Amino acid sequence: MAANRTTPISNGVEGYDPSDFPPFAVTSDLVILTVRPPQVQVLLVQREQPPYAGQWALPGGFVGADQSLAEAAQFKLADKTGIAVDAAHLEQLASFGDPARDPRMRVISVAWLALVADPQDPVAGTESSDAAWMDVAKVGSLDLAFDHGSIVEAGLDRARNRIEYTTLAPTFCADEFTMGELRTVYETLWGHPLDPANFNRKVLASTDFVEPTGDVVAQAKGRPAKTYRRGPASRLTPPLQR
Amino acid sequence: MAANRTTPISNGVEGYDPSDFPPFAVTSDLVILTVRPPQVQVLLVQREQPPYAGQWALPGGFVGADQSLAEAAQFKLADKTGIAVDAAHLEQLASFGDPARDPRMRVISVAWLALVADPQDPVAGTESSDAAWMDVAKVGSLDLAFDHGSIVEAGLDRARNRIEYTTLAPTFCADEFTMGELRTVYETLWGHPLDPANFNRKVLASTDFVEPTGDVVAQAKGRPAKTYRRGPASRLTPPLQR
DNA sequence: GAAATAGTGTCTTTGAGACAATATATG
DNA sequence: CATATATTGTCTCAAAGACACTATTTC
Repeated sequence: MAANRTTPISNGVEGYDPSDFPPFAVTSDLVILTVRPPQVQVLLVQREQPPYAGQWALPGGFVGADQSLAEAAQFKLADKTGIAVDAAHLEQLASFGDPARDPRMRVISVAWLALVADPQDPVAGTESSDAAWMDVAKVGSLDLAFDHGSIVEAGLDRARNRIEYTTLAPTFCADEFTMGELRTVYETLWGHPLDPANFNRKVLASTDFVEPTGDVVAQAKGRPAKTYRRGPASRLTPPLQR
Repeated sequence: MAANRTTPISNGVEGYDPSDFPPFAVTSDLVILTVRPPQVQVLLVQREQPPYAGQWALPGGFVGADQSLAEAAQFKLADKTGIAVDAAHLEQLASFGDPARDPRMRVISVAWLALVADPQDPVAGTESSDAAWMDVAKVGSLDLAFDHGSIVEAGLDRARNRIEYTTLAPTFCADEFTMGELRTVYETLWGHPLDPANFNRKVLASTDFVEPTGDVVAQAKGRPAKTYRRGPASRLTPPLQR
């Protein structure tokens, strides 16, 4: 809800004055994930200003006065990756608002999760080249700014769950992909191998998950693979299992 | 993230001045659900002040300057229901921040989902008796203040999903409950009957979901039922299915 | 005893997983 | 041909769902 009370939660007086409530800054921050087998990677930026100058942080920034939360996230995603917004998946993750999380002032971070296909270019379309893709496995030892370490954890958890019962996994692939590529997305995110035979059958049994293109593409070794496009379904029925 | 940039997202200058970012108000608003077969109910309050004076809204209020988001939600939950915080389940739902959602100023609502056991008392422990439990089925026609209608929808969706693969359903029950009562929670939330026989077996097969008390309790009609307490598990393995 | 609710047994179908077998490429 | 990857086939096991059946109460 919005201000359904015009006074701080800690007292019961009904006022109607802007000075009644404490001012907050609001940022939109992104956990942008991609799958580069055998690593899952997250896009990080290096801070130039204090606090946490020189440390790595999530891309993000203050939400504009007339900007919706989603718009702010979309803007930052396009700015940092150069990827068209409709080619990526973007969903709200959670909000983080510990009073001590930013030493300067009270800041609420609305975190978003973005899933993008492996960008061939290291950091494409970014004018500021302070950004880099990092293995999520190394993020723990990187000591990110603010509480960004735990936000990355939350995003990774969410992504691992989402691909289980939604059709989001192809978001990590090119427009056309092979079963092997799709399987590798799952294996990389879940961290363990899947049986190719069973995976194949389960994906094809899930209605409208993928559609055959009719084409095949050569492999480095072995039999050429059929290619697929993502289908119209948004939920996996039945779901895949880790 | 917090302010990893000290300027609005719409320009690239690196400043460090509070006037650089627009001021927001932040509220914590609650979707408090309970199950009163055959209805799912949500706790609403009637607004006394404009905007939306006289309309129903979610309980909530501004987050205090030194209050964490969770604290603000816990405070409001205790204030409105009188239920001990550890007897209820409280989780963050999502944040809503459309620029036009509050006519007075820019307000970000951090919404929370609370699940509580059927409070025998209509609205217990509330000093302000402007609160009431409403059937969620009627919420659509109630035209809630702000965007609270869609927040209730989101909360209901989340609750329906959560009980599928977590052990939260007993949160809607008393400390000790029968299989019939637990099943009714699922049936009420999911809106369709479940086979008592299969439900029984599946619940007992889910490790540490429930523990038998050894007692039985008389029914209005029919054979007395064994009672159970919630077990230590937090996830259902395997999950129940709608 | 009739009716209602609780709880058990059993059968069928479906999906998961293991793994053998086949297909088609490269070196 | 050896090897690697893709793809299909088959078998076993476990869980889901339908439903008959038994147990124990109230009226």
